[in-house]
Amino acid sequence: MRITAARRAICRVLADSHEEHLTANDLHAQAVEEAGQDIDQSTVYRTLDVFEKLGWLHHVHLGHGPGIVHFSDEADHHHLVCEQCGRSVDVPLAELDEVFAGIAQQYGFAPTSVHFALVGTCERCARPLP
Amino acid sequence: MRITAARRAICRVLADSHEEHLTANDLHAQAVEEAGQDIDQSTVYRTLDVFEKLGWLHHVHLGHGPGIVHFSDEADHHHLVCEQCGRSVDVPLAELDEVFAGIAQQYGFAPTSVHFALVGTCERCARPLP
DNA sequence: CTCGATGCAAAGGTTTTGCACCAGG
DNA sequence: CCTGGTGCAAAACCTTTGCATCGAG
Repeated sequence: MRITAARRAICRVLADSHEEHLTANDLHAQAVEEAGQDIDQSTVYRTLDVFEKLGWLHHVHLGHGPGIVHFSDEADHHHLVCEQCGRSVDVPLAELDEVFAGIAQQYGFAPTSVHFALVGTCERCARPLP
Repeated sequence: MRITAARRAICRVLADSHEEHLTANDLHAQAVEEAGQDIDQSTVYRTLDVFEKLGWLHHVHLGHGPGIVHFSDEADHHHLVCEQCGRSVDVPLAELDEVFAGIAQQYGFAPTSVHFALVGTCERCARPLP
């Protein structure tokens, strides 16, 4: 595991963006800025891949389009994405434990993943305009 | 709404594939075969788009990769996809109503969509090999 | 005849890959 | 040095789009 400028920059961006939803593209742009030198996208993807395999982070899809990157220790929540406005809310996984347990029992299937968001409509968009 | 050879073929494939998980690609291939003449992919996508806007069908993402196509009247279920083996199980939406209602109340967010599958591990893959 | 539907070709956006070179250890 | 990491370029993948033509109504 070599420590290179690219990796340092990517790590720093990840660390600084604690609660944001970064796409690979965002990450790339910010890492380039952070590093003060050019970093290739493929390097970003490869690095993210490595980090993911190390279990340091996950990537999540909030809808169509690019996935976002997430620290693993922040991953204990599911995403609710509004299909109208695109905003997203986090739901602690504990909130879903019961259902998931029920599903597991009935269907022999344990939902483990927060990999894909739940899509729906948020309060604001559900309410007709005044 | 013109009835063309391409649309006839696409409809027939959809009708015949009642419970399958067809990707746009599958659909295209089968429609070409069904029609006995070439149909362009773009036609397939455009036709699916039209049908979707008519509410006849939905597309669902079971994981990474291509989406699948679903008749709307079969859409009253959520998909559970095993991240190990890729098989998928259907869960009637009713099964999830309670949770979803709870989430709606607590988070001001009504999960409406079955657009993205729930990912997890199925019984078979969870069990260590004998 | 008219406009909607099609084929063709090309682009779009995201992610992956092959290959030669560079540099961290 | 030596292998892993990088840049570059190109491809892969799924989907969308522009445009001229065709054909259903």
